[in-house]
Amino acid sequence: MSSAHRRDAATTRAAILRAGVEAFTRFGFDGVGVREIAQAAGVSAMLVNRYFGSKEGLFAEVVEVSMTDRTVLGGDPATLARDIAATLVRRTSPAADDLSPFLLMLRSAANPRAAEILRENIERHVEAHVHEVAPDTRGTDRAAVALALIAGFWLLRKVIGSSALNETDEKTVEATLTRLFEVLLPGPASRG
Amino acid sequence: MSSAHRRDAATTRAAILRAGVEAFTRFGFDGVGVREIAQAAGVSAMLVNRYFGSKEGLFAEVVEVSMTDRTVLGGDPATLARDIAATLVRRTSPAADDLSPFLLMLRSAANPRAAEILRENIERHVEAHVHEVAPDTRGTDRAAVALALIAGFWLLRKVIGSSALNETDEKTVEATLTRLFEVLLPGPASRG
DNA sequence: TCCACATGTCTACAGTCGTATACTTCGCTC
DNA sequence: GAGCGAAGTATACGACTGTAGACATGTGGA
Repeated sequence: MSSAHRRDAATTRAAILRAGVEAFTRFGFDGVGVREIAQAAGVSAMLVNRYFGSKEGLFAEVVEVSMTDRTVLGGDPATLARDIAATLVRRTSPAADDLSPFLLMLRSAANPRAAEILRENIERHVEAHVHEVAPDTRGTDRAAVALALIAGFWLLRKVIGSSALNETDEKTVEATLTRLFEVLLPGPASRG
Repeated sequence: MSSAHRRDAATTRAAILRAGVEAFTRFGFDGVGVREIAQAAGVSAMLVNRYFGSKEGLFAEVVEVSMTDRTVLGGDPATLARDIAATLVRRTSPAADDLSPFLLMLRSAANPRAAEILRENIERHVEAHVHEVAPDTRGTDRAAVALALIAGFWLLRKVIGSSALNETDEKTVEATLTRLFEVLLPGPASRG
């Protein structure tokens, strides 16, 4: 038996990728080593380099998949602000442990090479996706500010662990966030 | 001559601390080594441990001073939202290189020990300072959300380098931010 | 002047990192 | 069933990390 795995390149590659998503999201690019990732995938460390070229190559693909299969934005424009606020508060709750692409970004952005990969993927996936929802010129920068708000909220609540956000009534914070997203999102014809 | 420095413990300690602020803000806790910091201060690496106990000890003091002598918040409540937005946009401009405590936080938060130090200092300095300005219960969580917005904006614009925020007219972004801070800050009697 | 102590440096150690090279083992095909 | 290429492992190397211990040096007081 030993590890009971038949030799299958695609399966092994997928296992490494999945372990990479989890590890990089939890500990950041500099916070985890290839040996640790490989062990979580049940393989030897060198397979990371065989299948992804390098640690940086694996990270690039991790960012790619993490930012692609997002289940975050979208929905009815009428309740969009409320929905985003509710989802954000729920997924950043202290109990929830969530492999959010925002966490991946926040915990890896300190490394310049990782930051460059993140920037390129954000522009290609997230901001492009926003451009579909809000094709007008004004919407672009407002969506970017919304992104900043979401990222900052995730940072303070889950990475730092701010007591001001964790010891307050979630409904209160959610209402505040809803008001902000109403200002930012194109739905309710907010005139500046 | 050699280094032309007289032996002065206080001066040397201050030089290491200053080099630490710069290095940790630019590269984050994990992104810089004690040898590099010591070289920037013009001393040997072991002096860091002599004066601050360890790298982590130096970081704790760096966070302390960086979050103490802030020149960010404050001012006339009537124009507070506009002032904060203007300052934020100006200091995150691509040309400006700024040793902001927000950058220190963003680039070091991935490390759990650094995150703990940051959390403790934020609660002790920033949130306490906010509590003076807005002593009412409702203001606390709104100020925390404002903090999240500022941090996220700094992240996307300066750490990631988002093109959506850097290629947009600064006045447009500044207007958007002003509207958000008007919602968040206690000044204009915003009713929810 | 000279000694004692504070100040600063040198060397070294044990560990981790990413990854290149050489090797072994399995699985499929003829 | 033998061999051949793919899949996976083992070892090692050089660079780097934080920091402990021994050593050197300058400086103020006697």
